[in-house]
Amino acid sequence: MENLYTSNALRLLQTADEIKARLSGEFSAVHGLSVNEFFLLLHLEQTAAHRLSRVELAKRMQISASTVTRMATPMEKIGLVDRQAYQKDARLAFVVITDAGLRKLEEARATFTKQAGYIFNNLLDEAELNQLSLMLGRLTSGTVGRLS
Amino acid sequence: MENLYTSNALRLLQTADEIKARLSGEFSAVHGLSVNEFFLLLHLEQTAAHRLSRVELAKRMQISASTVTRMATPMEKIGLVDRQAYQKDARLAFVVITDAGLRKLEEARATFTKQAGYIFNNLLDEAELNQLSLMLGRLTSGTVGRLS
DNA sequence: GCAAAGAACTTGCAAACGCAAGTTCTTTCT
DNA sequence: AGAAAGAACTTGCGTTTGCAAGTTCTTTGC
Repeated sequence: MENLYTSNALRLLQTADEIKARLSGEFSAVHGLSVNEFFLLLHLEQTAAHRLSRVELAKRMQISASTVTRMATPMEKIGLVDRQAYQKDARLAFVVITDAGLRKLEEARATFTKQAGYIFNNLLDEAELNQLSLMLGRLTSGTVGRLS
Repeated sequence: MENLYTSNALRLLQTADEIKARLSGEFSAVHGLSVNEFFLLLHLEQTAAHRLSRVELAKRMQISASTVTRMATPMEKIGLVDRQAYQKDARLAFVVITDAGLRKLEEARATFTKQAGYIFNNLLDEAELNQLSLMLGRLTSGTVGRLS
């Protein structure tokens, strides 16, 4: 049982690394976007108001708040996100996804889906994919910004 | 089907990020080791001769060769690995895991296993863990340095 | 209601990393 | 055999990231 825990954790991390390596080349070449920038947009899009505070975004992305600050600035400059103040609490600075950001996200998501297809294709059938999704969903059940 | 690909890839990446975040705190605190250094030792240990060239290590770890160089140097200084020349091809510089490295690896592996236990415990039963291992193994079937 | 504690954000600094160029050695081609 | 091509490694440089300290604002406790 212990061995099963270990080997699953190892394989999960290794698989993720391979997927990420695959994506990062394709993403920067095709969309001029890093994988992390893609995820930032994704997290924003999946909220009702299309916005998140920087600390909330940091928590969901498992990165530091300062990294969010430093990622958001250039993305504002090219119009993918906006900075939005919050009247109820002047400390908060929301990151809002713009329409241009949403369009870019759709383009990037297509690439993501295509690459994901290459990875899973011929290796897992539909029943297995459903099972995998179920199990991974359970592993992230306590997560705030669970992506689907 | 496309959606299944996407959601599985997303969840896999997200789960891996959470595991990695969990590990990196524990690892550096308990063993003075980064997650990547742990993986470097692990890859070396899993070879017959307990050694790999820097480019081979880079490929298996999905990092650049220069990063391997820069990781290996401090690890040599503290005696976890050694540098070994190769008579048959003077360009190669093997990274060899030392006995101290193996001992450190065992300590770190115990921590890894413990943390992996926290993650999977009560979320997946043994049959599911076997199934997950099988599927992840298939996803990394083309990988050279597959970890188990 | 005011002082202390705490939260959100930014910035300085250092560590980790990749890319591209440079060096040394090997293989290939003629 | 000798030159050109290529492989393995290192190093310079820029980018990305986290931590800790600093600033501004809000909440808590007396």
